[in-house]
Amino acid sequence: MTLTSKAQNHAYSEHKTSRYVDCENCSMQPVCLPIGSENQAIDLTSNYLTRRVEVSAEKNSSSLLSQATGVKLFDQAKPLTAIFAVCSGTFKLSQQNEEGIETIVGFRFPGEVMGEDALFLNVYNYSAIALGDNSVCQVFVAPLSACSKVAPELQQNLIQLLTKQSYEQQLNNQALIGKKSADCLLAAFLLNICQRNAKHSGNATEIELSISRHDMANFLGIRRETLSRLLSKFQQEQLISFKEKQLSLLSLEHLKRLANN
Amino acid sequence: MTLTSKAQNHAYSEHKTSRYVDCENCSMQPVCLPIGSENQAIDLTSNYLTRRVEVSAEKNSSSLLSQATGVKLFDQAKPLTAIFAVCSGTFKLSQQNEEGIETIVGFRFPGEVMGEDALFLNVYNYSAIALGDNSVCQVFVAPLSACSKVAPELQQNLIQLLTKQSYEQQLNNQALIGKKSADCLLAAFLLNICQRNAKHSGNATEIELSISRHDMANFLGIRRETLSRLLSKFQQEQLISFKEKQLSLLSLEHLKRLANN
DNA sequence: ATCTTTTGTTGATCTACATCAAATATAAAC
DNA sequence: GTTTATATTTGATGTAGATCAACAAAAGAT
Repeated sequence: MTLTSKAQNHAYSEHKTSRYVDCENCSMQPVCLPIGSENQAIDLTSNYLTRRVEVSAEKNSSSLLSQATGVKLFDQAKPLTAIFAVCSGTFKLSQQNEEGIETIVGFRFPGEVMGEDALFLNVYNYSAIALGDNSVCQVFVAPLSACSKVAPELQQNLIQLLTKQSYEQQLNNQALIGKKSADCLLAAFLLNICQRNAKHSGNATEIELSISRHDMANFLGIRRETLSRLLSKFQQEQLISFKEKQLSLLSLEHLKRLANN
Repeated sequence: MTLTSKAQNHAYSEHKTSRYVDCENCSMQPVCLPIGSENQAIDLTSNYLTRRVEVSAEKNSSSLLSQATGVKLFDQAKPLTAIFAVCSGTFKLSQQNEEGIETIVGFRFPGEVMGEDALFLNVYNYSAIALGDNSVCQVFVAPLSACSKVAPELQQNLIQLLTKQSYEQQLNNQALIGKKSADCLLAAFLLNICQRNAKHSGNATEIELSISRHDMANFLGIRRETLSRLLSKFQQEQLISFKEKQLSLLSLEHLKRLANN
């Protein structure tokens, strides 16, 4: 894989049509926009922030298929060096148990932060794997900590970041825990990911979904076959349309009713 | 209900046999032990911390049964005023949807923190309900924020608290999301709660479990009948013993194997 | 004490989903 | 292009757990 830095320390603001998320819609914003305090004229972010690092699958590079294995941004159980915000593309967060069985514990879309829950033990709790050609912003932890010692305002912003993450983590999980039937689970999931993508795409009913059935089923805790059948059923019932990775939610109302059990 | 304060601002350290958790085993510790910096001689905690507030069910007080409804410490959707650490007893964290259907989103045992995920929107995301006669430490948010402005060290400690919570939240949920069978789910749950209680009780195989079958089943997303059958089966198979709210894990090995699917 | 309500257990049946299996579609490799 | 691997869909069958129902035990209310 390649990690190609195209660092420039300006905030990005682009058209909604761009595949890159605007800084103003990014959860990392509190710690990676220059701090506006008077006595802190220097831009601390230059010390710890690298903007828009490409995470590209090098095709034909090895015997492993990029589609199947993806490209790892960071690795479960390795020491924490940086936390990341997704600029473009989708990441899956994956854990492996002792027997090597993979469990997908979440997905991250543009504007969302990952790795921050490693700040407690300084070890990544999961691997982050790029689904396709993605890019991220990289916030190095050691200099971030150093900077926050001289800038209380930055510390305050870090708290803001962490509380938001805690809240959203809760929200994403609660959509899935304790759901009875598989169709309500799937409806909740589809609504959840469209909602999250709407923050930067501006469209809560359509997304380009690069997650494979395998990973989706793994995350939802159902079989691929069941997922496939449900997607077919949802399409027949005109709840969604889904072809060529393009997913549209056709009836938000009906889906929401389904998702609420 | 009654909230009786027995505030004294000393750290509590008691014998393992006590039903109250020691401060040294409490997740709130980073923000509620006096800060030891030289130029910050005053004890900030006196400004925001109230130790050991009793949360007691007033029996015969109303038509509502205390056992069934429990005693609310704080209420979903209400503005955040304080975050709490459990001193003794067990709390259930409960959400209600528009139709009034209850979903248990977690439990909190002595030494564990709750309400901190409301720091993002300043609104509680769930109700906390005491199962029995409990006590908590109460950390008022407004003065805590004020104090942290003058004591960067406190801010640092708050970050530590939040990262730990983020980590543990992840850990507790991951034990449950994507589990296939109900017995592996139950095994994971029993191991999880014993583990968490061991931090203060020192015993990872025995706990006094005051959670009703109803709440346990609700949290696990299975039916009470199924839970009852599984508990019977686990007892027959000598995996656990469970009578009079006293739960013992008889074979950690076997349970762990079960929990790993 | 009795009466009532809630909580927990056990049995019988039904259904949603897993599992097994095979076919088709898509993408990578040559 | 062809071949091979991987992803996805569809069908047939079995089973775990939901649902319905009745009963037992415990806790509160009177």
